[in-house]
This record gives sequence, structure tokens and C-alpha cells, in this order.
Amino acid sequence: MSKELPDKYDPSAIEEKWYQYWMDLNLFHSEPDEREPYTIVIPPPNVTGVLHMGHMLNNTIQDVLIRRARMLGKNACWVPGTDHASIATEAKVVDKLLKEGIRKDSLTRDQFLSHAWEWTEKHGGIILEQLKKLGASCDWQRTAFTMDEVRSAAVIRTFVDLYNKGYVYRGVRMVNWDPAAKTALSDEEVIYREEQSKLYYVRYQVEGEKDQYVTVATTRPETILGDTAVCVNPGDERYRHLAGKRVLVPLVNRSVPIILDDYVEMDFGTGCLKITPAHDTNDYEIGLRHNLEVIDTFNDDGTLSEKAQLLIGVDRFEARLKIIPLLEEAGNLVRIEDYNNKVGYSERTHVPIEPKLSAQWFIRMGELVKPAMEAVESDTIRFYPSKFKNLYRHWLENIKDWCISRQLWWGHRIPVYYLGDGSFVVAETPEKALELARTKTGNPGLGMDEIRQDEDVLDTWASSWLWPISVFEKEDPSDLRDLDYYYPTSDLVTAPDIIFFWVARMVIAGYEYKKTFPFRNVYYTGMVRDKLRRKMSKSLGNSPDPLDLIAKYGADGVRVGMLLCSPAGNDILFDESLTDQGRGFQTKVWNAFRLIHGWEIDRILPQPEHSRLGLEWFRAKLDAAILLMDDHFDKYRLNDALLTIYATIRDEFSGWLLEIIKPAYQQPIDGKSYDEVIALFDTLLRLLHPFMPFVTEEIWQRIEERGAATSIMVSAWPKAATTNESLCEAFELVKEVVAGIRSIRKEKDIANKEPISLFILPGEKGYEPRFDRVLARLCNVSDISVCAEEVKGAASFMVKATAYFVPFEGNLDVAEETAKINQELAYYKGFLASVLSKLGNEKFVSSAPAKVVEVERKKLADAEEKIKILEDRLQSLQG
RNA sequence: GGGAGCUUAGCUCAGUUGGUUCAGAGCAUCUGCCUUACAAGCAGAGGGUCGUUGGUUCGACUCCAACAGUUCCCA
Repeated sequence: MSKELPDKYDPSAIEEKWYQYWMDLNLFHSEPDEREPYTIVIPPPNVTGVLHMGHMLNNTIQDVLIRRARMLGKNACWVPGTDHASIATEAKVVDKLLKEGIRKDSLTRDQFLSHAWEWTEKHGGIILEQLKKLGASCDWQRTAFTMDEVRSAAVIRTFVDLYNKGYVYRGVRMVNWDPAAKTALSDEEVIYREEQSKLYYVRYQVEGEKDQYVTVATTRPETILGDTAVCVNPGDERYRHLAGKRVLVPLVNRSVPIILDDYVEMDFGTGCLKITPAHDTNDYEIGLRHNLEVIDTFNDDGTLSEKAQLLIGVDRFEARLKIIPLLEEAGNLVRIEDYNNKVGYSERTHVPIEPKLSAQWFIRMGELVKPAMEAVESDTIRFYPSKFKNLYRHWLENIKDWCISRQLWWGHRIPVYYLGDGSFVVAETPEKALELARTKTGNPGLGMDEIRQDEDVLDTWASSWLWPISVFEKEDPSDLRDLDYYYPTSDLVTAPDIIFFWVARMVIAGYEYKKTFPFRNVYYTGMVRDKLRRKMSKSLGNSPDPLDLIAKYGADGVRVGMLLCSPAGNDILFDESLTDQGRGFQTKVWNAFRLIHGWEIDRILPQPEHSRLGLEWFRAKLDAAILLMDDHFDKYRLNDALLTIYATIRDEFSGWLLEIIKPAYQQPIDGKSYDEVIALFDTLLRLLHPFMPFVTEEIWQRIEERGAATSIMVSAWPKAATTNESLCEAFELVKEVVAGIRSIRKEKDIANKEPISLFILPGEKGYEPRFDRVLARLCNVSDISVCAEEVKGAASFMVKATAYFVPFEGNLDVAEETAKINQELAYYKGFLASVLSKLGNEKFVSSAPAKVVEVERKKLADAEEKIKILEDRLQSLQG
């Protein structure tokens, strides 16, 4: 054991050292063996992203789980990796190129992709490197990327398979169109926001009847140019006379029918609705029912197209402004009202979504979701907290087909190959596609240049949903060694906002491809917010840089800070005072070590009785703590598990045990106590290790000589012996007595150095002198004696039914003492009254369980005894 | 508009099948201490009608209903 020891614990150098040590020993790596596997796959962060507070929380939790599993002797494997994040990454690359003066549309697909790969290679590793600073014990040799070869092959293979099974189809649908990214989005990628806008009342002339008009209300007057009907509710008396007639669309004078449909709400606006099937989802549905013409008046970038006839090339929002004076001029504008409505925005590009008809690829979800629903309903997969089951069920019950094509280049290109005649084949490679195409056309001479691959890529989640499977696949897909061993994984740690995007879809894919669940437990973390409950975001500037935090407080401090305030599923209100508390605890552990480390050991010295007793108690206390921690872990209550070991170390170990066994100044400690306290400290460090891996390793390596290539991270998780509850309870009473004596010393101004005498007047159950030596040691009591009556003129206090007396110089303030006793007396009398009323209640005694009644009887007896003693004392004071 | 959750101390939250002196923890606040590991510390103290109102029960923070406030999801 090295003797030189810094006063202050400096995390940065120490954390660096041990992380390297663990890497050098390859302790994070896992290979299949005969042990039980314990597996976590990381929720892959965006490949070009940087670490934020959400990652810190999420990965701290995963690391705690994986480190404990490893110590429990399981074959722990935490697979790291990144996600290609199709739309977000493409947007970043487009931006970057634009800054260099390169427009995306001036590049070929291949040129663009080489820029994107370059970007990915430059930024791709950053976030994973940052995780190392946090202490993440990922199996780095297994690092995967959703677009690497193995993962890509899995995605394409799955698409082809689902197509062949009939789940994939191509359809013209109203999709959420992002005019900035020029791609379709899934429903989940659209965020609705309430907005202040206008409701425009516009009148349409009834065809052939001058001065006859119907007025519609719309928030989007620029879509008038695409109107193909006006619709009223069939039950609406006001418009009954118009049935069968036609109206003229303003400005373009197109004649369109007035149709009747229940969809129209009579009391909204004018009760008369314009129908634009190409640009509104509901209108599209109505159009289908009434066989309406569909006129798409927008280009892909959100400008008006030639079909609009007017304002061609003008952006949709500018067009909204420009069309108003035109309508006014034409005499069609009736009035404008303020109106609040909800507008969908693209999650990625933040522009308003344009509903748009287009040909896209879909996955039919109806059949696929059934096992996924059942798995969570039956708790085969358990959610922590379970309230998220509701959300999950609700989504699956209302699931729609999944639009999986995206009009982007960065991602997995859809393996569909079109023939000249518009028909297509679906295959994993161009070669296989050509083969299929030749068979299909009966033309063996068909050339590669005669088939053309779909331009679109797949939704990113179409790779993420395979993640728990694909990370264990090999280049040879028939090599199932890893997959069979590690799958299904154990725990997934993620945020509830991707319960549909990701969790549900992984479950679906798991059942479809592995016939079983992808993970046993899902731990949902909360959102990290600032203390004002605002989301942490770059634009608000309210998010600290995680690496700065680690530099300031140490990774251990930050981990503890994050976990202290994060019960599963609750938002965490982050504040630096929490990491400060984490650092404080780190220092506390270090100082406990410094104290022990500084002791001289005398192996001849016999063990003092108080030390023997203290150690005996602490072992019992520690066993109870281990059982409690294991229970918390089993229930995924990580913050409770942390608080348990936190309190055990800070209060019980440092505050009580070390104070008991601490030798007098410059005196040596006996060998037996020393050995025992080191063993206990070792156990505490192991219990703390998953939370604070670095400081525990540093101290663990110092408290005893360790062999080469050993580490606390592969030491055994402590097992509890049977608990000795009565011992723990007895000691709690000792603590109360100590507190009583300390209060008296303070009140009566008796210095700690001055020894005192203690007289004990036992209650009916007598007095147990078991811990007298501890009491004497902690309170500097020179003699303890049991007495048969009140000690006059002494300061006193009570613990349970036992009274304690400390004689002191000076006079006892009788009035003050009397008041104190009276106060206590009043409390117990009130308590007695409530117990008596319960026991006096016939119904209570007859219908409550015997055990409960018994407890009440005991309370009654205890209260009566206590009252009697207090009254005696009162009398003795007065007398 | 439909659905779900939440409401306990100044703040953030526990409260595990309704029953011990069960109204708790951490932080914050206040008071006192530089007591030879630790002032990044120690010893104490105050603070809540458990959102409101009803109901079930011998007994409700706990179960039920309505209402209020709040958050989220979906349309």
C-alpha cells in the first residue's frame, strides 16, 4: 500500500488512468461463454451529434446496470454504436456544402454521398469518445453503425423479406411533406403547434345565378386555386336549396360541384367547406368518397405550380398574402377573423408540413403489431414505470401503415428496381434484381442499364428497429453464434418520447424476426430540464456542456448528481448543485479512506470492546443495506439504490462506525479492528462501484495490495447474510441516547473533553447494557450506573421508557424542565385518547384483524407506561 | 375534441397490495460548532388539514366519484 496520499481527491487524472487501465485489460469486452448473458444495446445517438445532458443521464443509467450485472457474475455486454439519422445528417451536410458554395442539386448522388461519408467519418466518433469520459463500460470492439455493411445488409434483407411476405407495398397516399427537406415524413415526425392565424371568409358564386353566393371559411386561401368542390352537411337547412348546383372557384372560375357530406360541422365557420383534395388529408378522403378531381397546385419545394394558374412559382406563404388583395379585387373576400389553429411542423427542418399526395412505400402494420401488443400487455416485456404501457397500447391500437420511403440520399437506398414499363422487382442486390427482371420479362438479354433503382432511401427507424438484432449479426448472416447468445437483450434504457418511433417497432421486429421480445425490461428516463422546468436546448443556452461538468466535478460526481434526482420516468430538473453534491460525496469517501489510511496498526493490541460491538452492529447494518439495494435494483429504482449506499457510507459508516473505532489521537489501532474495517470498506466500495466507478477503483486498489490485472469492476457484488434486525434496532436506541447526551452537553455547556456520569432509570422492560462501552466511547462517559429512582438535580432525557440522567455543575432550571415534560405529557395523553377511542369502538375490535387490534393494545400499554413515568418525573421535580 | 398521467414540506420526489409514534427523504432555510479524516464538514431545529368536495370502510395519503389545476400523447 502506498503511503503518500494527497489531501484532496483530484478526479481528472485518476479517471483517465483507470479508464485506460480497464481498456488495457479489455474488461469491457464480452464473448459468448457458459455464463448467463446480460445485454444492453445502446440507443444509438445521432452519428454527427454531440453529447448532451440527456445522453449523460441515459448512459449513466446503462453503465450502472451493466457494471452491477458484471459484478453479479453475468457475462455483461453493452453494445455501443451510432445512428446515421438520415434527415438530420443530410440537412447538416447540405448546410455545410452550401457554406462552401456547393448546392446539393449540383451534385450527383454519389458525389453527395462521398461528402456525407466524409462528414460522418470526421464527426462520427466524437460522441462515443465523450461517453468514455463518463466512464461508460461499453464493449467498444462491438461498436456498430446503422449504415455499416452488416447493419445495411440486415435492413435491405428485411425490406425484401417483408415485401415478399406482402407487408411492403407502394401506394399513393396523402403524406406529410416537408418542403424544405423535400421528403415525406412519418406521422411521428410531425409536431403540432398552436398558432395565431386568420380565418378568411371567401364567397363563391353559384354558377348561373348572378348575386347568389356561398361563403366558406378557410385558413389557407392560397389553396383555393386547387379547389374541386364545396361541401355542406346534408342536414343543414341553410344550404339545402343548393344541392346539385355548382359554384365557381374564385379567380380561376373553375366550375365545381356542391356536395353533401357528414364530415362538415354545421356550426364551424359558415357550415360550408371548400374541398381541396390535393392539399388536405380530410379533403382527400372526401374527394375519394365523391370522386372529385385532384389538382395539385404545389411544387415539391412549396411554391405554386403551373396547375395553380396564378402566382406560379410564388412560395405558399407569400401566396397566402398575395391572394388576399386579388380576392378582394374580384369581390370574393367577405371578411377576415383572428383564429387559433394547430399547424404541423417538421421535427427536423421546422417548416410547416404540407399534406401532399405522393407515391411512397409503406409497411402494412395491422398483423405485425399483434405479438408486440401482447408482449407488453402480459408484462413479458416490463416497462418501468409501468404507466407507459397505456401510451404504448394506445399507439398500437391506432396504428396506421408506416410510410418508410424518404426522398433523401443519405440512408439505405430502397432495393426496388424499375423496369422500362414501370413494373418493378425487389431484390437485395442489383445482380439479383437483374436476374429477377430477366425472369419476369422473359428476356434473358435484359441489361443492367435497363433497370433503374428507386431513388429514395428508407426511414432511419427502418434500421433502428432491427438494432437489438443487427448488432449481433456477422458478415456471414448465417453465423448466429452471438445473436443466439445475446438476444434477447436484458434491459433497454431510453426516453418515452421515442416509445412509438423506436421501442414499439423494435418489439415488432423482434417478434417477426426472432420470434421473441428484443429486451426484457424497458427503463424510461425522464427529460432533463433546467430548474425552471424548461427543456435543455442549444437555442435557450440553458444546457451545460457535459464535458465541462465532468472536468469540474469529476465523472463520478456528475453521475451521482444525475442519479440523485432521477426516479424512473420522472423529468429531472438539473441543477449544478446536484453535481456539487456528487462531488461532495466523492470527497467524503476519499476522506474516510484518508482517515483509515493514516492509522498505525498495532497487531499486539487487543480489540477494545466498543470496537468489537461497533463492528458487529455495522455488519448487520450493512447486510440490511445490501438487501435493500438489491430490492431497489430489482425494481429499477436506481436513485433509491444510490441513496441507500450514499446514506450507509456517509451516516452509518463515516458518522458512526469510524467514530466508534477511531483510536485516540496518535494512538495505534488494533489489528483485528483494522482488518475488519478494511473488509467492510471493501464491501462498501463494491456496492458503490456501479455509481462511482473511478473513485471506488482508486481506493479499492489502495486499501489492500491487489494482484496485477485485478479490478473492482470484476470483483463480486456483495451478498448479504441474514439480517439481524434486533441488533440494528438496539443500536438505533443507542444513537438516540448519544443524541440525548450531546444535547445535554450543549445545553448545559459541558465540554466534550470533560467526562460525565450517566445514571439510567429503566422502564418496565429493564435496561439492556449491551452497548454501554460504545456509549461510553462516543460520549466520554466515565461511569454508567443503573438506578432505582429519579436523580435529583440532574439533566435528563428519555428514550422509549428509559430515563437517562446526567448530573452537572449548576442548578437545574425546574420551570423549563417542567414545561418540557408537560409538553411531552400532553402529546402522549392525546395519543392515548386516540388509541382508547379506537379500542372502545366495538366495530373496530370485532372487524379489524386480530394483529391490528393487538398492536393497538400494545400502543395503549406503551402510552400508559410512558405517561406514568412522565408523571413520576414531574412529581419528583416538584418535590 | 378524444385519451392518459400528475397534484404530499419553500423545491424535487418516496410512500410497495387501506392498519404500528406513518405523514417521510434529499436539497433549501434557521441555530450552534474550524470537536486533529472531512467547513466540499459536523451537531441540532423549524416547516405539510397529503389539490377540493363527497362516498365506501371500524379505519383513507392509499380505494371510488365529481370538480379544480397541471403535464403529456393523439386528432
